[in-house]
Amino acid sequence: MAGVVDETKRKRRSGCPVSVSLEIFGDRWSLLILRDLMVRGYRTFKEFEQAGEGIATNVLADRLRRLEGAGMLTRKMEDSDGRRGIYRLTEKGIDLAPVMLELLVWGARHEQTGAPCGVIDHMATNREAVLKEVRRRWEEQDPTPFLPRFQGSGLKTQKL
Amino acid sequence: MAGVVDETKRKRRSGCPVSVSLEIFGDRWSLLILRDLMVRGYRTFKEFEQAGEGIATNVLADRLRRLEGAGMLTRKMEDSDGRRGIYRLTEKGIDLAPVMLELLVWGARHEQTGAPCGVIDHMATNREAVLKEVRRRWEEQDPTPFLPRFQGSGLKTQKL
DNA sequence: CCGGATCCGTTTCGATACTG
DNA sequence: CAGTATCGAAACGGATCCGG
Repeated sequence: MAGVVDETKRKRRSGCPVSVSLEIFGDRWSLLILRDLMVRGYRTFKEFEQAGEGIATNVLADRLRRLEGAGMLTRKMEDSDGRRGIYRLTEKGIDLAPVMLELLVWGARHEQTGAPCGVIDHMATNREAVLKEVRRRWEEQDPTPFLPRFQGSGLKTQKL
Repeated sequence: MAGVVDETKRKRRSGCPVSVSLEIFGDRWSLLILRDLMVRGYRTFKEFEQAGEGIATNVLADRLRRLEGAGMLTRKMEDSDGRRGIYRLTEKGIDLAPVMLELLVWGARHEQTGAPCGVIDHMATNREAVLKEVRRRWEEQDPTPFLPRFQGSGLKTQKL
């Protein structure tokens, strides 16, 4: 039974916030999964698999398990279809929203990305309001938690 | 000549801010190095080696090179001692301060760490002031950039 | 089909010894 | 001191297989 990571051998870091945080998402994929949950509203294995840019299924399964173990997300099976799993952020997970927001702003500024400037500017300027709205949507289990609703938006979250 | 990572084979991600950011610090060590520069004021190879909790020297050298290549920091040799390298954050690097601050706050809240609550609370409450001060110190090349100066402080940065 | 688990070749890491 | 060379051990990525 070799998922991918042998949990018993993971290195313990000392108790600094940054160090400990990196135990949870200090790898190539975990933060992307959290973004998918938080910004894009993804919920199923399939969505993560196709959206994260090419993650292997075994690695994805491993990361989901680890993130669940770290209390960042929960997994449960859909009532109507027992085989389809639904992943949701925990409160600990959604509390990462300020970090995610700052990261989006930083990335959009310093690495010319495809992110729509209007959206990013709005997030940078109306920080508190955006975060409050994110939190409200999460509490209501609204599937599109992060983005302000723009009129003619569409699939803008794909760019974030 | 095997440093550690063959740069020519690194996977390109799509142009989303989060994805692109993770190309730079989506691993176990890069963000710790940036924290050491930003929060602790470390500058030399030796300091990073001893402070990051057990990074191998070859990996450290590789990460420093990569971060330099990504424009996050600069390396130059000390005038007095030609062999001693001095690393400093670039503007792009110091612009990551808001992300770092939110990460510190999140980590201190959700993972019982050794971080002093007073300091973290202060950062969370006086966000703008702290970030402004950080930026000011960076511009002046003050070696202790992040922490508010507390009266009897000392080595509190070790806990961040 | 969906959500994984298994197998296996390749890449990266980590520890340590070594060098200018 | 600031790295580089070497090498065994993990982790990754891709493909395939499987239970529900």
